[in-house]
Amino acid sequence: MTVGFAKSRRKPRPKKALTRQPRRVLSKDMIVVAALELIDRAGIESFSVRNVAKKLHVFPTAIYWHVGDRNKLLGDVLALVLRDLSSAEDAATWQDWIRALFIRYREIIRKHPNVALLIGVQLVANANVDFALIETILTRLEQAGFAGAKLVAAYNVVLGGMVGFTTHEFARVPDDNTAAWRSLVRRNIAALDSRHFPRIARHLPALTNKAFILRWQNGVDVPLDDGFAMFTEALILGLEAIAHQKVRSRR
Amino acid sequence: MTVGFAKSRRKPRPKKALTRQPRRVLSKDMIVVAALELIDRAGIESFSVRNVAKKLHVFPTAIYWHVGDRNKLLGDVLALVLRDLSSAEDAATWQDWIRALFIRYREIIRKHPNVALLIGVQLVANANVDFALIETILTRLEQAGFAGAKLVAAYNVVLGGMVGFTTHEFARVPDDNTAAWRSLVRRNIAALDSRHFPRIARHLPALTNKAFILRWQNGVDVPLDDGFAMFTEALILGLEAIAHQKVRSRR
DNA sequence: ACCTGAACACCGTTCAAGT
DNA sequence: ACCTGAACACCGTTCAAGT
Repeated sequence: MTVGFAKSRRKPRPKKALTRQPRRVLSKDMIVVAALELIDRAGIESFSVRNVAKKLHVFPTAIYWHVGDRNKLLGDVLALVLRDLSSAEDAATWQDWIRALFIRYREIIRKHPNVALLIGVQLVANANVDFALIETILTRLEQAGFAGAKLVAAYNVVLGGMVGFTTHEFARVPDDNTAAWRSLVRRNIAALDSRHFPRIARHLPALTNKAFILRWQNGVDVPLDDGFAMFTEALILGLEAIAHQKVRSRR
Repeated sequence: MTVGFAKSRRKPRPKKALTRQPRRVLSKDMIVVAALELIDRAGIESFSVRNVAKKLHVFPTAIYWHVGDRNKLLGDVLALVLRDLSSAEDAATWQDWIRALFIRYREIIRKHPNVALLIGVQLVANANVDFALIETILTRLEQAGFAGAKLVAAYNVVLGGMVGFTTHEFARVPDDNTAAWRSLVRRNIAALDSRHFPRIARHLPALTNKAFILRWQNGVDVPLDDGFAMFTEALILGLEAIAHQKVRSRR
């Protein structure tokens, strides 16, 4: 998957006879790719600078020459994962475009579920600024009828919505003592007093392991497709209604 | 023998002559409270079993007798913080109730912003099951007109929406080198090519530090009130529309 | 310029031992 | 029952040194 190793372009210097040349066993791209592979395979918990170094057969401290620190490395991993987010196919309506954006985001997280919580923490607060994406969102929202302060609010709604559902859908489940934990959740559910909670009791088969709080697996094993689809539609329909409110109130 | 431990408050038990009684300097509640205080004050990064132990003037390993492990302790902290979430004032309409729920959740996070990302990771996937809350959500959604599989989807929409926006609004900003990072974001924004990104350029004052991706402070310092309000309204209006769709399509 | 290597101040957790 | 205490296998990061 060629991540663009633009940095190690090595111009030959014919004039100068070198007895020794830099080892160059490492590059920032290699490190970031290795880190992502580690996270994808073993989860975010087992990510560490030292493990990345081990994976690259290098001393831990060598990492620090290429990336600032642990958090900056995670930021770079994030940027790599989200690289293709802004590559939007064009859509006829702003509604279609936003829906496609949400779906595209979710597909990315599906491929790299272990970075989901990273994104919750970093992307939306963060600095790997993809101006093209932001510009397009604003364009589509203007198209929808938003302007001024309402445009900024709508922008935050779109970004919050894009990451909001999916982040939690793919939130990690406790370590991997899944068996023990699964039986805990099940016991909790089994101990349910169906007189006090008749609706939960009635819908238990549909809820068990398929609804937030009542599940022991995350989106990797049990995708919440219906919930995601309704969430997306609800938000779009809601923005539509609010945009029209604005238009009306201006007349 | 009676070991003279200064700490052991010693209730006299007249009926039973004890030669020795348990020290009881610790309790699970004390540990959870101490952990929350630590997180509130110093952030989630500086939370550790060892620091909690230090705060309680106790050996790190003493913690393990009361709580299973680090993650279970964090789960308990979460349960403590969210204790009051289900204590809902009654509302006339299901729309009002959901709006109040979202607001109540956000107020809780406002008070304990450093646990926001914890919740993203744990609550929605997790086992501190508050059946009363779940039952009420289902009740209100039935009231809204949802039933069957659509009810489960709507439930997931509500829970995902409740945590989705706020989690990211209060997502932590990188460590606390805020000064350096702030200037980084600003430099990125300053380097913006306003011909390619005219809308960003035009709305820059309204966006800078007030919009996801383009901010260097989180909801603690810069609450996204307008975004949150619009997000909530959009989701409610959207659910309303979808519920009516269902009713219509059944006729 | 790029990496090795030692060192420091931390972690979570287990296990044995005390009382 | 509840805590001490030592021990183990980890961390992130700094700094000096090699080449």
